[in-house]
Amino acid sequence: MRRRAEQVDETRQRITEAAVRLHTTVGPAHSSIAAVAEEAGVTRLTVYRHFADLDALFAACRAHWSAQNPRPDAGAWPAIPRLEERARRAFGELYGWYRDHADELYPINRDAAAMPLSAQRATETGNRMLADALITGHASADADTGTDREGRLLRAVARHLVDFLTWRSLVIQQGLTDREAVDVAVRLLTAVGQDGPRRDESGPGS
Amino acid sequence: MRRRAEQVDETRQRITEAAVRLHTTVGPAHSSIAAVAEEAGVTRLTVYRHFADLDALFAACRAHWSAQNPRPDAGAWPAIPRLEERARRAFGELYGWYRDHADELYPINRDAAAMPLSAQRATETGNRMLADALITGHASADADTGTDREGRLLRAVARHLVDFLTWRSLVIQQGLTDREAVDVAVRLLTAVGQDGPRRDESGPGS
DNA sequence: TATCGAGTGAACAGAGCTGTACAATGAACG
DNA sequence: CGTTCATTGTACAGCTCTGTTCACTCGATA
Repeated sequence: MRRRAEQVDETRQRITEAAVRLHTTVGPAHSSIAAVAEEAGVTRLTVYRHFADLDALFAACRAHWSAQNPRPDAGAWPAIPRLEERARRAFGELYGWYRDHADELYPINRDAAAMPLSAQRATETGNRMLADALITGHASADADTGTDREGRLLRAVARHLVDFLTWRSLVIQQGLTDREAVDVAVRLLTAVGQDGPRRDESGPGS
Repeated sequence: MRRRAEQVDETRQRITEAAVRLHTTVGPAHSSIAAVAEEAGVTRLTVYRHFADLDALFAACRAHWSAQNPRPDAGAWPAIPRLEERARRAFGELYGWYRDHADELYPINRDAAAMPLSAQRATETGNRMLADALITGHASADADTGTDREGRLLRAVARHLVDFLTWRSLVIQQGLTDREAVDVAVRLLTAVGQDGPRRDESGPGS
């Protein structure tokens, strides 16, 4: 029963890809089950069989797209000691990726509020990891406690700058070039983070 | 026919207020004509009679709310010469206003893409005026031409910082206090604008 | 008092979506 | 070859919303 299972997976795949296509064009808010089924060339019934609820479909959708369009890897960022250099590298990669996928990312982010909470959390978590990699060693790890005020500000700015909507605001709405957007992001981050590793904590260096 | 006209206006007012109530709670995207009519205690027909299309209703809605909740007046800002002081004053007022109306402003901004273009333009124009008042004298008036790169960056950052969603990102999502958000905004703006009026153009000082 | 008209209530046809049901098809499998 | 099962086509009942029509009420007005 090998070939049989393959065909089932193919159908599931077609549905998932149709969902991705809709989510990245008209947006999740207008991607009804009926629309996904039609886009996939499949009956609504088939969609119901493969995905219990919209939540499951959204999750599969997200996983599929993320696998095919991996975000820049932040793994190498913390190794760069100077915050400015690190920021230039990070924003260069991240903003470049945003630029490459601007059209697809916009509808998803626009309709974020209409998506299941799990999907929202996933994006949030991803952004926080990027921001953390960006400021590792420049802010205490427990910047939540409130003791390290400068660290809290730096982290907040990092998380804000790392967000897709911030990139979109700067580049699409305000009209900056890709290069200018990176320059601005670097300047803004270093303006809050000053330079060099902070001295008031034994930060977890790379 | 005075009293008669008054009653008509009252009905129109009730509908407008109902629309405001819905827009600032469930959001414009979920404010159907049927919902507005029910909220106003009026028949759908009556709504149709007073407002030709949704666009007209949205416009009246916006005008009504804006009149009752005026934004901070930016008129005094350009008179403050030092960019940092000016920014502190401006962001203090603007972010305070955002804080006071955060709950109402969020649904409107969240559903911005679902609103008629005219409404989107109105918000955009309002923000640009605030940003312009913020950087008057610190960037050439024609920062679009491309000659004044620093001016373009300053203007872009100003417009970005002035946006409600930027405030929301910093305060609601990143968890900064009101004071911290203002501090951050001031630092970010001055980081790009440097200090003092720019010297490479006969800027239109106050 | 008779007229005007804003607002009502009910109804219509149409659209799109949901979730479920049932019988039929057709290809893979043992 | 016969069974299994994913998928189909069709249908149902239900929901919300839209835009329009009609007769009607009732208060303000001349």
